[in-house]
Amino acid sequence: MDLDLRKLRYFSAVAEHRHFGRAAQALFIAQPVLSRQIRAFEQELGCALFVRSTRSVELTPAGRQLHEEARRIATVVDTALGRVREAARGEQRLVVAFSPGLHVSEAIRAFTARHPEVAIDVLPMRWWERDTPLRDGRAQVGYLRCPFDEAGLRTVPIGEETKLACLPATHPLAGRESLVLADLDGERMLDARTHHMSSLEVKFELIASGQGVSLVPKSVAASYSRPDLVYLPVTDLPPVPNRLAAPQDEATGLVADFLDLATEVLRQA
Amino acid sequence: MDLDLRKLRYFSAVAEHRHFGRAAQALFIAQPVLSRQIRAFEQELGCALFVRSTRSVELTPAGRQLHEEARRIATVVDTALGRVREAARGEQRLVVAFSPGLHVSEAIRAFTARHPEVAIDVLPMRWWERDTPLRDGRAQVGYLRCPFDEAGLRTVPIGEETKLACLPATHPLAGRESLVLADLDGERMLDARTHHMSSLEVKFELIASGQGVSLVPKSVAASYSRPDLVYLPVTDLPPVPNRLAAPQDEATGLVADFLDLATEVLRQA
DNA sequence: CGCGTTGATACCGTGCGGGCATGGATCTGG
DNA sequence: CCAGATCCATGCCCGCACGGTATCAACGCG
Repeated sequence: MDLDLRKLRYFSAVAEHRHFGRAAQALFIAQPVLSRQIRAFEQELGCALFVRSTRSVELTPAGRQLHEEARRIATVVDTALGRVREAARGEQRLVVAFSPGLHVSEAIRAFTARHPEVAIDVLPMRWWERDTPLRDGRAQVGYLRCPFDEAGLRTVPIGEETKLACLPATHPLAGRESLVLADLDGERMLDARTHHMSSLEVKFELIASGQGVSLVPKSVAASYSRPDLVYLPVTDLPPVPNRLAAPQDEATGLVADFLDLATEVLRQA
Repeated sequence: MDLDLRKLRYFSAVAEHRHFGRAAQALFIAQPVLSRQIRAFEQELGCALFVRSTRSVELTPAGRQLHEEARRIATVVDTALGRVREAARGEQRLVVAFSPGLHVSEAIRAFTARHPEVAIDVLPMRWWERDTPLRDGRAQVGYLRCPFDEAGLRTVPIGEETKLACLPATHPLAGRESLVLADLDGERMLDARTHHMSSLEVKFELIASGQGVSLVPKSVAASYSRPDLVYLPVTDLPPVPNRLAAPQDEATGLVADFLDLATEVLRQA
């Protein structure tokens, strides 16, 4: 976090113009200033960003990487500022997170019908995330797969579901009708936060390419059917419950209202 | 992007300590400095972040929002710096993007077998994205659904697939066997980048809750089956081709190797 | 009502960002 | 092959913003 966004802007300008003079012109500063700032930036980072001659300016590998990251940082910062100003204007927003496979549409429909003035965001969680979006404020309500840390959260049970073993279709066990957990001894389980697995799609790609196996909830298995994957029931694996959760200190009536409507919708279904 | 990360750090410290003196202590600066910086920050943003009395410091709604955004910004910035240093150390990385429903596992397995020293990232694209990840450098190779702008890209055809209409199960047309495009006249099509649709899951949630309909490729429909959605063939809609693409100026042998291996894998299948 | 606590204000010094002038290297045209 | 143009780097100066110390003002508590 010890990064100077001004220097990053300067860097981006040079990276795009590939020319110190024109970049300086675009930034409305003098060219020598830019030279010095870029050099200082390189020293802070501890690596060169450009290879310069008097006739050309090219990016190093680190420079190319930073150029991409700069774009990402810019969008995150800009949307952040937008959200803050939105909040300052008093606009209300409710973010509903859900674990993969759980569906929230009915509750949202009921909620928007009652509170048309509230903007609703739906946040699809990563498969390895549990209660973190509620903890760090990214969401106010969550449809979560158990287990997760319920301390400080108000939760409501919303049914349970079994888990299936997910194997590549070429796996020796793929022909079986069902498994017991012991059958998976020695397999690489892709369950913890290994690699940089960002999404379920990536996880399934890894399984399909033979880099491991996994246990996935039934609803997820139903949604992600692929010819190169097989799902097998595991007879000695108890079903996992799902829960609707919200931080206890969310005193805003909106969250309470959402929980009420959601439980009512569930009772009807 | 006109944001001072130093001031943001200061803000986060006060927000967490809810106390200017102790926050200043944690930041190793004097308390009056902190008071002034926060006040200046509030003026830059144009809104109050704290309600202060001599006995308590509380966050305003805008302050709460900024507190969350600050966390997100911090993680983005930190991972960005890590990636840059990684690139500076000369570590190689190949990012393979793919449109929803397209599978890349075989090609990756073949590639890692030949280049075990190269780290591979798999980037699941958003459903409305086409060639942008290749343009802005987020990926070096892409399995893309047509149409996209092929200028400056080297592309290889990888088959084609039909698209299906996706409707909520409660829709009047849901009982039909098939549709023609004219049947969907007057329906709200969730195809452009409307709303803040960040993912397919969100799109399906919107369709299920009756806010519109959409046309989705067959492989996507096969992967995301839900009881509250129906998929119908559209008889007068031609199939869309898919293509493997890479920027022409990616002269690194890695990308060329990946394309060769991928096309070979496809020929075998 | 006096005292401790806590945030805000006043004032001052220093360092960093910015400007201008100029140097040194490289390419180009005659 | 040399003169000029181009372009990044360096040297030097200035102003302002950031940080520090001293102090004030408001509030709570015994």
